[in-house]
Amino acid sequence: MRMSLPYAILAAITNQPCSGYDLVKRFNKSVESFWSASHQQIYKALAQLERLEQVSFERVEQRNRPNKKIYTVTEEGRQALQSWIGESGAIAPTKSDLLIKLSVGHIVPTETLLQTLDVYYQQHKEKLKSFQTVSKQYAQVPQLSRESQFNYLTLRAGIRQQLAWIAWCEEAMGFLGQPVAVREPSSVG
Amino acid sequence: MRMSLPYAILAAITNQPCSGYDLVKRFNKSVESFWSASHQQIYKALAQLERLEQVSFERVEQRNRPNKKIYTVTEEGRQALQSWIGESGAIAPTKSDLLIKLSVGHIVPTETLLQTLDVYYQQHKEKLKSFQTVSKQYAQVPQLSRESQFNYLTLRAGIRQQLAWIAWCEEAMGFLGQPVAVREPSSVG
DNA sequence: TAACCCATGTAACCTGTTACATGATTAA
DNA sequence: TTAATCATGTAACAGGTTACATGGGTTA
Repeated sequence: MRMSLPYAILAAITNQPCSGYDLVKRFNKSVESFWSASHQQIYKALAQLERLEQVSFERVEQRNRPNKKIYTVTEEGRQALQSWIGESGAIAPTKSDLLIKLSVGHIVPTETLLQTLDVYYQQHKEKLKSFQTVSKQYAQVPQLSRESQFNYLTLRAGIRQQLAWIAWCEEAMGFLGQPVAVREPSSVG
Repeated sequence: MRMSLPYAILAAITNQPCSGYDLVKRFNKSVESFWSASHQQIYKALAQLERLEQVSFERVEQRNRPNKKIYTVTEEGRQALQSWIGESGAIAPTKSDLLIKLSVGHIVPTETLLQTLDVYYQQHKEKLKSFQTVSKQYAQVPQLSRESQFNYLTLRAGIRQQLAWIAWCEEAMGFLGQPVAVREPSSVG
């Protein structure tokens, strides 16, 4: 098991036991996650983790709703997660369709590029906003638990990433607006 | 065809016609690329692009070396690429195994986390260095062609991303070194 | 003489996406 | 009554990784 999804699930359930359905939401709709997966993938991975006895579940009966399975991490799962944290992998190679588009920006009208760029720009700004909203909630707590402090740290990473993208979009849009000779700005070069 | 790999190939070949073997190097070993793929994937995608008549190749005989196929983009391929650039997609959800690890940092010794973090930190610093090396070469040219200006822009994105990661790693290492109450720094919050 | 570079592929496998499937409750 | 939420899955397919395959030339 080399892939990250099972570990992402173990980590999520370690912080808060929940159902597969809840995991889908935490992975795809919430800000506090740095992995994503479809519900099909998640149910499949949960079934496999259960076969490996790294998670176990308790069936919870509900009124007016389908029953659900609440998963928790077993001792074996916890150990697997711990040893994975100790392993150090290679950083993921950057994969960005936006940058591919920009790399051949000269084959389309500037207006087209600006429009495409703006859509990405707006999305990054929104993502930043939601990161910052949660971040501020953390910052208001006078003494965070060690667990919360780690969650806060991952949020900080998300914020920095979005800020980097936003600043770059602005640089790119400025460049497209007034195409002059490119020079190395002292602050980032 | 929705995925980015074929477009990444079209873009690369648009900027510089080359063989599949060369593409592998440009995708995986060079700094000027924002996509990656194995040679198996690339040869497969090239064959498919050829079937779609978006690329064509010329067999080049070589002395003392295997022959090679030099691919170029057809008019049809160029049009496909152009219309793809005009499409605006959703930004990719952040997927980071390092952040998953940090999110459950409390279940391992701080020393383990620091070691893991440092490996990522060093890699980001090296990547930044190579980006900056190429970036400086661009900056020395007094009047870049429009094509080169776009390449330069993508490099700038790479630099900003790496700087963001590096700054965050330093923040995280500082936090792990001296675990105190977390507060919102004014510069990034 | 061993390892690496050039150059191109096939095959098996695993991961991830899209489509299909069910069925009750609740809000517009 | 239409759509959305809750809740869990199966199946087909596309994308990506790993292993296997070939073979000459160059460098240590």
